[in-house]
Amino acid sequence: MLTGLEEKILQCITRYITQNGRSPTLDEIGQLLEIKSKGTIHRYVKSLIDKGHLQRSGRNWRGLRLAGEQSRRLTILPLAGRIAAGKPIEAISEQYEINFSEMLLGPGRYVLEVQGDSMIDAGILDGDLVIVRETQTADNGDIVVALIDNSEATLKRLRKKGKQIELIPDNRSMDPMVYSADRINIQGIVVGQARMY
Amino acid sequence: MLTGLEEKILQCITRYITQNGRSPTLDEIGQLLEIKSKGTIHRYVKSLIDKGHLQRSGRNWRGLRLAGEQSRRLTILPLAGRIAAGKPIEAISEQYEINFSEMLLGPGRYVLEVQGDSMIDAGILDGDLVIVRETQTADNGDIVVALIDNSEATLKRLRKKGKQIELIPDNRSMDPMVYSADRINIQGIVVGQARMY
DNA sequence: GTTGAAAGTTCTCTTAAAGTACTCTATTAT
DNA sequence: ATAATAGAGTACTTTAAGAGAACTTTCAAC
Repeated sequence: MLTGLEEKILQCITRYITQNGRSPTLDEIGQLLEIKSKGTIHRYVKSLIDKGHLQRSGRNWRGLRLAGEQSRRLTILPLAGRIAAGKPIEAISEQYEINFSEMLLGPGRYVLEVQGDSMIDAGILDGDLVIVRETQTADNGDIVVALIDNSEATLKRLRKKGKQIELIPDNRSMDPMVYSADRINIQGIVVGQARMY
Repeated sequence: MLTGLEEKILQCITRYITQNGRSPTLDEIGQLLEIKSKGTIHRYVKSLIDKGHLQRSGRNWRGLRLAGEQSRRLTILPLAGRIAAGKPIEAISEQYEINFSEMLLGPGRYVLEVQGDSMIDAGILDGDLVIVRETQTADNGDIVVALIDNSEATLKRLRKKGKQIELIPDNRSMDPMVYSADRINIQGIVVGQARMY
């Protein structure tokens, strides 16, 4: 079981290694986390080694390695660049990265598997996962999970029109549906979408 | 048999752990349940441990675990169910979970930001992120990152035809392109796709 | 090889936060 | 009446976290 700081330091080291290919020095960790004492950092690095999350290869400088499962536990992937039809991958000079934890995860969030094609023009296909943030309120244009008459749930784009609410499927072959506001309960807003192949 | 408060506290802790990946402190439980006395909380947490519903790992802060459940990581969201147009959310009886780490992350993977609409019919829109697994080989039907003449990179669906390779955009308004196999280098296969709103 | 800066190691001291162990009180059901 | 449940509060112990000094080891420039 890791303490808060241990977790932070482990993430910091993991991130540094994926970016730079070698481990940071204690001072560099300190700079990144705004901790002034090398001794403090060392204490927690050592305890991470004791707990098996890190390994030290010999006694070299920058000789830290991620141990075993740790290397698979990454929630971070390098963002290698942009790809466009017909052009080479545009290298991104600074090492950008994507943190899926921050992106998709958080309190009050859950996942729904989408069935049907009603949002296909928004790039949400049958079988996709959508990440939903629980909330009762939403703005025009948000993709929402809406409960109609407390019995039917649906995924649609929202538009408010006075006392009426329009639920718009992003699908050219389907028509918007209009309800009086009191028949609709917003259950959440779609904040992300994911698909595996 | 649990008393009312014990039940509430256990639910509160379970919820906190699934959302935040680690257990709450006694004070945090108190805030969530609007109970002012740390001592009271402690009494009921202790009785939950005695009754076997919780475990304490060592004497650490935030060291509570759900008994029987494996402690899992932050990359997990509850899969609440399936949502289809016009039907209530189909509750999934067992607590299913989505682990984005296992899904998307792994060695040899990186992320590309997609530019352009060439894969729009596959639900990959301009600005989406695709997760790519590095490989030199791919099968028919895979969505690949292909390098043409070592100069242009592109995201297309692959079809091999003898000594020729067809790169097919999933976009009705674009035409497939055919190359001789020696002009094409496969750089990776798309294994996932994600989007944030 | 020598040497000095950079990196790592081992301490001690300090503070704030978290957990533990009580006592006292109120309510409620049997 | 009595036991179980629920809550407030006080006092104490333990842990997490940070600063910093003093020391040893590593590495690279000379």
